[in-house]
Amino acid sequence: MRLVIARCSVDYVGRLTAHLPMAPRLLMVKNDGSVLVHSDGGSYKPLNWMSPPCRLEEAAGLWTVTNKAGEQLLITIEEILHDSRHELGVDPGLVKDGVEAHLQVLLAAHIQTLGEGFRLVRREYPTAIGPVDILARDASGATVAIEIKRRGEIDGVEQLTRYLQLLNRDPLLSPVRGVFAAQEIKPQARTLATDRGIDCLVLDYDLLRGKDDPSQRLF
Amino acid sequence: MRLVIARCSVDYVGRLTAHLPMAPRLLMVKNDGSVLVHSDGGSYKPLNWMSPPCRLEEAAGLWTVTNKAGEQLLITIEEILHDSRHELGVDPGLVKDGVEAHLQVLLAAHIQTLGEGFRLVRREYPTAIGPVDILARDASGATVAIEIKRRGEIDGVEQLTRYLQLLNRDPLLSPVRGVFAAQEIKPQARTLATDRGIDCLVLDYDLLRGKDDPSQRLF
DNA sequence: GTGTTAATTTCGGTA
DNA sequence: TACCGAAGTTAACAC
Repeated sequence: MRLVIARCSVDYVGRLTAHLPMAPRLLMVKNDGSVLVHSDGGSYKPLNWMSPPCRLEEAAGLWTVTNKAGEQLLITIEEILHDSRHELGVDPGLVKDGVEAHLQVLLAAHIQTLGEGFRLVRREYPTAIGPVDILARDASGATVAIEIKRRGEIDGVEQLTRYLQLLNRDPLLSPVRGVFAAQEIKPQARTLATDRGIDCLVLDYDLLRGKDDPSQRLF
Repeated sequence: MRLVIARCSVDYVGRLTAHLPMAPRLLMVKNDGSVLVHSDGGSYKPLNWMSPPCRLEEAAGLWTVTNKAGEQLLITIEEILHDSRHELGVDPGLVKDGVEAHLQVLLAAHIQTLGEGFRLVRREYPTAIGPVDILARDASGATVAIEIKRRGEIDGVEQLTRYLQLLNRDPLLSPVRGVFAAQEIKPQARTLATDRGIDCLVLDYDLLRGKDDPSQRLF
């Protein structure tokens, strides 16, 4: 990795055009040739960048970074304030422990959250257009398809709608009704769901988790 | 901005938990206290990070970055290989050109691109399921809903379809027809749109922009 | 500030 | 390899 602090202006010409006026910035050049232009604020996203695979050509005062699609990042350098190289090697990588997958497992384990007499058919119930998060049957034996999201937005309702259309063509399952379950449901998503006869369920993650955690039990 | 190259392990505890084993990495500390952990590959996204506003506390061999929500980034440092500070000042910021918002403004300003006698009702016309990009009326006074995309794909047609269904329930607007406008329309999107009676319009960005630019005019 | 959509999205999974 | 969905998404913009 090469770290350069420089007064520079930057132009990107590719899927869009973008320009950065002359100012001091960090130029991070990674081993794969990719380049990140960072300022001293903002979030983790660089002001401008070129993703690998790409190639960096250095001329006097002008860096040209080009990728396969012909997109270019042009960095005009007026003054170099710092320049250093460092060998980092290949990173062993990140280990994550997610939330949404966990919600699905927890709700499947406590399917009665949906109502008295509910029984789990299966998680990740396969269909031609992708797996349904949870398939269950209610107390009367009617089929219920459940879509789970961390945050419930319109996309999720659309997704569930597609599954319902497909599942309802199966005479062994039909009629299938839908439940849209999320930790938080946006008003517009709720409007669309209600309009389509889909029930909404707000999930309490801590409560669901608490049911699994013996230390949380009172008795 | 402070740049540190160090052998470190990193733990994030917040919306999820994540762990990075001991390895040499770049630690970027920005002026606002935010911290980015970068490896020598991948894309512009750091392996791990803490967004501002947050606070960095340094102890011997342990950095603790905490934000308002109580989420923490714990960086255990075994060996520091490089450590430097640089004053960058406030960045003048990025100027973008050619994004969807720009297309929307340009098309609204030149609504007659859609045809003789078209009049703009408004941009970002609000509905219960989100704003319609442009609402207009044609020469006969009939309502037209326009969805604008940079690249026109199936999702955009679905989005417009939802709006049309909703708008057509309003007796003051109905019947409402749809126009799917984009710089580039994928064949599958065009097929679906046509099938649903939605017109497609390929936008010439340079032409639309040229109409705004007096230097582009012939007379 | 809230809420919604776009993004040079990136990233990870599966078919 | 391509498509699909999630992301500690982040960023821009309207109300």
